[in-house]
Amino acid sequence: MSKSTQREDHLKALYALGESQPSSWVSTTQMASHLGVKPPSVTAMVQVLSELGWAEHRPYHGARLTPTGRKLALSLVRKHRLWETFLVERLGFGWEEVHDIAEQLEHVDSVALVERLDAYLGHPQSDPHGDPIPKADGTFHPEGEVLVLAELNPLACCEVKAVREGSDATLSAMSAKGIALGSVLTPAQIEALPAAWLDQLMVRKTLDDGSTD
Amino acid sequence: MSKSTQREDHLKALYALGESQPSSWVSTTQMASHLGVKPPSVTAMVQVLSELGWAEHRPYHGARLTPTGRKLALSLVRKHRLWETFLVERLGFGWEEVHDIAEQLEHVDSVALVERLDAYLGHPQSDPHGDPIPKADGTFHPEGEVLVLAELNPLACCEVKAVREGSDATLSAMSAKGIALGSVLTPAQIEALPAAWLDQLMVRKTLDDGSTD
DNA sequence: TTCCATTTTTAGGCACGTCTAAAAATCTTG
DNA sequence: CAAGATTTTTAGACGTGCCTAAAAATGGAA
Repeated sequence: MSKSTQREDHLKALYALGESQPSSWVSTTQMASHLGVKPPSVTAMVQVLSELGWAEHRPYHGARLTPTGRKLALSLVRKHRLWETFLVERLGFGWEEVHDIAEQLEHVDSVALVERLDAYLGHPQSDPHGDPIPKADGTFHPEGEVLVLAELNPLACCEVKAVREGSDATLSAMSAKGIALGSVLTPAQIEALPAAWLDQLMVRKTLDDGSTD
Repeated sequence: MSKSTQREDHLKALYALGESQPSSWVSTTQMASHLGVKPPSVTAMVQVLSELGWAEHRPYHGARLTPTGRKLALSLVRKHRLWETFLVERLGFGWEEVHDIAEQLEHVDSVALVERLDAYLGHPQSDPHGDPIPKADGTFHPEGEVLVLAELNPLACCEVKAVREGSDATLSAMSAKGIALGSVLTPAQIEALPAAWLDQLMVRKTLDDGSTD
């Protein structure tokens, strides 16, 4: 019951930041820098989301999604990732070029469109960045544990499953160093990576890496 | 140099109304009813378009596109019709369902996207309604004369090439009476049609209709 | 525990695009 | 050709979403 791109963007920011920090409450300043606006603008918008029942706002503490808001955010993520998949797999875009376009396409309002697109693409389970695509009901396909590379505590061989939102420059740089979806990294390779990337690369431990564990 | 959906919508209205009435000047009232807003809003917007160099405004007489504005309008028409083609041919939508969705998709801003979509669809020359798709440079593929059925002066056999914007109800009604793209109509059939349709059906005279002319 | 630095919200303003009501220009008709 | 009817524009206002500057709340350090 809304057509506002801005509201949707704030909702998505709240989801993105809320998931990565399970501290639950997201500060308006964080959202502001994520969205490229100033904190007072976020405060105002968070109050709107709160009135819509999509978010909870504890003044001076932060905001978080309600279950309704979370479902809406997931449907935006779903649309975003389906469009990215279409752009890369069908139109032949490079995976580092599609973010901005998908950002616009995800705001197109038509349930039928999303569902037909999903079917057309063969109900993909993850987008070209490797990020999982939520199902229409807001749940994810079960999949092996995927974690941030920075949290891979005993370094181990792992496979790149996704890259979390980074600048086009970063994506290109990774591409240039041969890092792409499916790349397998060894502990030695991981130590050689720029530190910033450790927070962006999502990986899954490789089981068949020669060791018995 | 703009991202405003509203400006684009007014530009398209000006194009649509200006082409069908070659009287050239389009009244703000006409545009208002076409766009579903009130005349004063159109006046304000036309003044903006005028400042941008996209339209000319003769107060109390009407507005018309400048060459620059026409090119922009044609690129919107191009995007709209390419998306409609995609929706029908690839996603399997019915041709009467796609207008509203294409209306949203056409505002996505990415030259690369349009050109890749065009290539993906095989550089189609007309959309599922039969309307011609402008080329990237704003010109049309040369094609036999297509005119409004109402202007087919000596009634003759003709082929339905397009349906100009009508309500979904109208499109469905036509569909129900067996009128679709490529249908060939005889003079007798034409006389039996609801008068309103005569302004909506775009046809081309059929050459091989059994007569020697 | 009180005071200062930092974060967050409130206050007030601006740009865009819409509206209604009133004024101005054009058209129509007697 | 002049007066009323109609169309169009101007005037003034509202909602959305953004901003800057100032006030309020929080949290850390002496």
